[in-house]
Amino acid sequence: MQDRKDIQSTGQLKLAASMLEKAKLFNNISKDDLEGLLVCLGASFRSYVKGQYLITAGDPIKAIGIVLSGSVDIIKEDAFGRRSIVTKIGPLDMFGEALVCAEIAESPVSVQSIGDVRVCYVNYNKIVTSCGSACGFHSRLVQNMLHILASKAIVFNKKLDYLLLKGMRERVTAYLLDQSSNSGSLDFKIPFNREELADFLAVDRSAMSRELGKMRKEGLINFNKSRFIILDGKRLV
Amino acid sequence: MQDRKDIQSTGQLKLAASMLEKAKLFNNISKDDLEGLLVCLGASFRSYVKGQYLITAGDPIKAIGIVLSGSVDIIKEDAFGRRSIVTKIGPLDMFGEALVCAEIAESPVSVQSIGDVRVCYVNYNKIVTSCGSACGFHSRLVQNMLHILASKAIVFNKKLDYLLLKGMRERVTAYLLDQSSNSGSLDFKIPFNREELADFLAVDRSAMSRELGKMRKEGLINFNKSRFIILDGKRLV
DNA sequence: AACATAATGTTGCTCAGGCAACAAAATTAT
DNA sequence: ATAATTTTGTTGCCTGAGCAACATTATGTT
Repeated sequence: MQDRKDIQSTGQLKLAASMLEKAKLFNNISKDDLEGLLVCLGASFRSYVKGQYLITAGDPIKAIGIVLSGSVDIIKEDAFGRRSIVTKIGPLDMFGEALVCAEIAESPVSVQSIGDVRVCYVNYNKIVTSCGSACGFHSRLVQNMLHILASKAIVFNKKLDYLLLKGMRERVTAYLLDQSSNSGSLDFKIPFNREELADFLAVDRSAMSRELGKMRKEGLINFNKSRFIILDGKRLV
Repeated sequence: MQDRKDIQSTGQLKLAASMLEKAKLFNNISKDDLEGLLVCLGASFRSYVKGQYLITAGDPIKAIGIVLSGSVDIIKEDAFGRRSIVTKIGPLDMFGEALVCAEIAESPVSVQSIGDVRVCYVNYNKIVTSCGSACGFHSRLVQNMLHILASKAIVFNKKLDYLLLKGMRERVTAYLLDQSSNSGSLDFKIPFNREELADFLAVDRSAMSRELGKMRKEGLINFNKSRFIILDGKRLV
C-alpha cells in the first residue's frame, strides 16, 4: 500500500482504462471518459507477487482496490493462525470499499494475492466528492457504488447461509448446488482447491475429503481436481 | 407490506419527522426540512403486533423500512424450520436497504416483529433520484446511504467472525467480550434472551446454557437474565 | 392466589467431525 | 528424469455439542 506508484505514462493509463471499462464501478461510463476520470480519481497502480499480503489485518485503509489481473483472497485469521477465506476477489472486482465507506480505521481482514496480481487503487473521497467542471460522473459513480456495496452485503448473506448450516454434508451440498446453479450446468469448476474450499466453508479439510468421498460412493456427485459433476440432483437436495 | 397506509395527517408527519430526525439515513438533515423530505420520499407508516412477519422469505421487496418504535429480527429459516437470527434491528435502524439497492427481487430473509412495532417505509428510487427544485437533499441522502450500507457489510463481517469460531466456548466468549467492549463496561446487558442468543450464535440453547454455567463455575463470568458481568477478562481471552 | 405460559437450567446419550498422522498422487523445480 | 513440494485422499481416535426430555424458576393472566 505504501509505495504505490502513480500514473506515469499515458500508455499505461489507456491500457488501464480499457481494462477497467467493464468494472462495475465504472458501469455506464465510456472508455474515452474513463481515462480522464481515472486521473480525476487519483488512480494508481501496483503489482504483487504470489502469496503477498496486500493488506494485513490491522492496517489502516486509505484507498479502494480494483483487481486488474489475477485474484486475491479476503481472509480472516484468528489469534492462533486458523485462517478462513471470506471471499475471493477476481479481475474487475473491488475490495476495501466497505471499509473506506464505513470509515473503519483498521482493516478487520487481510488481503492476500493468490497468483501474481495487478491492482488499481482509487481514492474514495474523490469518488463521492464532486470535483467541479471537468468531471460529471460522480453521480454515476455513486449510483454504482451503492449497487456494489449492497451486492456485497448480499454475498456476505450468502456466505452466512453456508455457515448456518449445521452439517458437513449440508454445507458441501449447498455450496455445490449454488456453484452449479451459478454456472448453469451440472458440470462445473469451482474456484477453490480442497484446502481453500475447506477454509471457505469453515470445515476440516480431511473431514470434507471424507464426506466428498462418501458422496461419490453414493453416486451423488463425481469430481476430479476442481471439476465437479452433479449426478443425482434430486437425492442431493 | 400490502395494506400500508399513506400519510394522513400533518400531525402524524410532524411526529414522524421528530422521531426520524436521529435516523442515520437523515443524518445532517434538520427536523424542519425532514417533514417535506418525507413527503417527497413517499413515506408511509404501518404498525405490527408482536411476532408478526413484516417480510417472509421469498416476498418481493419494494421499499426500505425504518423502525420507529420496537424491534424486529432479521431471520433465516432453512427447509425444516431451523431458525437463525441474522441481526436485530432497533429504533431508527433500517432494513431492506441492501435488497432494494442490489435489486434483489425476492427477499432471502424474513423480518419478524419482536414486540409491537411501528415502521416507516420510504421509496428507494425517490432517494437516489433527484426530484428537481424543492428537494435538495438527495446528495446528502445518498452519502448517508453509502455509509449505512457499508456499515451493514461490516456488521455482517462481525457476525461471520462468530460463526467462524469453531467452539461453543469461543463463540460465547467472543460475543460477550464484544458486548462488553461496545458498552464500555464489564457489566452490561445483552439484547437477547437465551433462546435468541443461541439462534444468533447458531448453537444449541441447552448446550450454551451448559457452557455459560461452566464459565460461571470457573469464576470467569457472572450473569442473571440478560445482564452479564465479566469477572476475569484475562483468563477469558 | 391460582393458574398458565414462557424462560432458563440440568443431564445422559450419541455421533459428527476436528485432529493428527500418514499414504498416494500430482505438480513444480532442479 | 529425479527430487522436492504441494495437493489430495485415508483412517482411527476422541471429544464437543446437538438432541431430547425433564426440572425449575420467572412472568403474565384471570
